[in-house]
Amino acid sequence: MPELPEVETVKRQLEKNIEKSKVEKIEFLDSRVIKKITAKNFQKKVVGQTVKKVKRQGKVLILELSSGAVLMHLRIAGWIVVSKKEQKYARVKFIFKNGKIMHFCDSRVLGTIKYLDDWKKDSLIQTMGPDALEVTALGFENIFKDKKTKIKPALLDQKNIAGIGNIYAQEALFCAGIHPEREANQILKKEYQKLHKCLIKILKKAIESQGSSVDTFRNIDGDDGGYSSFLKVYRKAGLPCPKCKKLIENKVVGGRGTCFCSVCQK
DNA sequence: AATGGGACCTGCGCGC
DNA sequence: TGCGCGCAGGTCCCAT
Repeated sequence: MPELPEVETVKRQLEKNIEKSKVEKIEFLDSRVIKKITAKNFQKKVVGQTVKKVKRQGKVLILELSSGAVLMHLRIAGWIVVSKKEQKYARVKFIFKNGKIMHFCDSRVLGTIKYLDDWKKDSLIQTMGPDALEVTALGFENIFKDKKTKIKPALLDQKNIAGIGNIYAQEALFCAGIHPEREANQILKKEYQKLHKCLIKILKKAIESQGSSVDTFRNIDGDDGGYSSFLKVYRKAGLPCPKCKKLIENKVVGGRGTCFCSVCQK
């Protein structure tokens, strides 16, 4: 699932590829991904504008235009390809004056594209906590230490920290030896320090590897992310734990599938 | 206030 | 081989 490292990978590539490009035309193959505005109005707002800057806030990609911004969310099964070739699952095509074509692809049509005059007014961005990469160890502990919720759903809640999804929450908890159902206010300071360290380490390595490709994620050249081979527990239920060899369990926690080792994670 | 469940979607893997 | 079923997951929305 596209989470912080995957979205950051796309952001860095888009910076190099489409910054300073002028939108000449937009093609809608499936307008359901355009939210809050009709496809026609979206077109009116965006065509003729230049992409000034590409940004990321949590899992949201922001294309700042000369005036206003395009916000893209890949949700579960979205990815972006810049290529002149046709792309399977392309839902919207941005055709630039310099000949580049950005395809917003999404096999499940759950991703979203919006136009906002001011991207900071977006409801998700307004309620978002600090970016997972920017939070200090102390700040991290302070966000969670008084919460009565289970730690894993707390990590996934974008209002707490932004950018973590189901893959990296599970991986970070395994790395830190913390059970996903521990109540956040029962976790010790020392454990929070370790969890923070693990999370940052994993996110940075995943960015270096251009993300994890689970299901559909691809970078803008259409290539797989390289972090998948480093995943320790995500979707590994029934396989031996890489540390102790006990079989990895899978349990629904906070409504989401969660893999963990009951021996290594307490 | 916080939590839980359903809705949005469709490709895929499984069982028969 | 082919068919049908249900899971997967980020966010929003509603209900409790």
